[in-house]
Amino acid sequence: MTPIIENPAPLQSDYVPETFVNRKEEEAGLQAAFADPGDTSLRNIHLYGSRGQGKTHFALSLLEDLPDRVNTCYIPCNQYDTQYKALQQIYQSVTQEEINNGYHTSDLKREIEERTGAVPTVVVLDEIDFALMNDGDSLLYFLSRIKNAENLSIITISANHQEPPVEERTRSSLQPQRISFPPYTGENVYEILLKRAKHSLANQSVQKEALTYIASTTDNIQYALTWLRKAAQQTENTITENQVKKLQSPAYQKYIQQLLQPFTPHHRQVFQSVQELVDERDSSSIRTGPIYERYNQLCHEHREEPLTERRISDFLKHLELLNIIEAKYHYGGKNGKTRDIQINSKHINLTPPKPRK
DNA sequence: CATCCACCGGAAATGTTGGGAC
DNA sequence: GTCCCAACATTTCCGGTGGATG
Repeated sequence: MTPIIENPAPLQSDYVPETFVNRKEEEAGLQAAFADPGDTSLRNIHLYGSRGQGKTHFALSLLEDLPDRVNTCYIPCNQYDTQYKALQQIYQSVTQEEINNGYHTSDLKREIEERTGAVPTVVVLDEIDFALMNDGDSLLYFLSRIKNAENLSIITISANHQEPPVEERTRSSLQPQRISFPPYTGENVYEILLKRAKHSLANQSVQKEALTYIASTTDNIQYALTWLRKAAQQTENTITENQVKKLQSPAYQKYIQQLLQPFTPHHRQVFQSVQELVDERDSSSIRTGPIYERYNQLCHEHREEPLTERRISDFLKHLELLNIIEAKYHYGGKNGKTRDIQINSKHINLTPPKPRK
């Protein structure tokens, strides 16, 4: 830890602040939906917004504020990405018992159904797209049609879909209220960073311009905080704009590392392959074939067995859901059926920042 | 107008792990 | 233990796609 960091916590991305910047409307919407928590009816909610706009923190602080008699369960579906794994988590939450594999899905469902009948429960399904990709909407269908549905609230969170992409029968019983998180403005990002810096760093240790630069580059708070944290870790006295500029790319790499952390080494190698190819050819888009070839090469260099093309195709989809690559699908055409893949540059705005007043 | 590109993505198969019942 | 079953990650298999090309 460098001398300017007095309290590292507020710069961590899992730090949940007590108040939010520019999220009054969303807060009101959420509170209205839970006006009467645990009483007559709990609503289902879908939170939508691009990455780093506070969706997860918002849901977590909501769970925090619920009365103790309400049982809560937070499930990051990028890690618990099948119906079964998610059911296990919910089971553990409602029974307070550890559980291993081997039980039938129907046993888990029955038990969950019984318990939620007695205790009001709120389940948050973060990164819901990952669960939908594997098992479709079977989990949401079950949860939305559970006995005593008024005792169970389902909060889904997605950075990719305004509405949960589910079949009609599920949509009609889920009926989620949608809350959108519009992107933070440059001013918002600045304010958030300043607040965190005040709670974390020594007085006078950050130049205003340094924060301004970050704030004018990205609206993704996760990335912005990773960036500021990196700067703070490398600074003895004062974080300057210049220093921040130099750290832009390493900070983005670090941000991606964090995103990919819950995934397999293969995911990281696939992403590395995409990055290398984009760097080498500076052609903006790459097709699936060359990516798999490069991935294969990387595996051989590491003396590891590569997975098959079919599997890597799914992993590319994962990277897409994480919004770190963008894919344009061609279902036929002069290049056949394939995808054009690009590195997502949305969070890296290379135009020089506008000076602040 | 037939053919082809080059991989998409569904479905079934495989091998592994961890149940409960006997 | 042994047997059978469920779920998982991954592999294997393959029909399908539609603009470009001749």
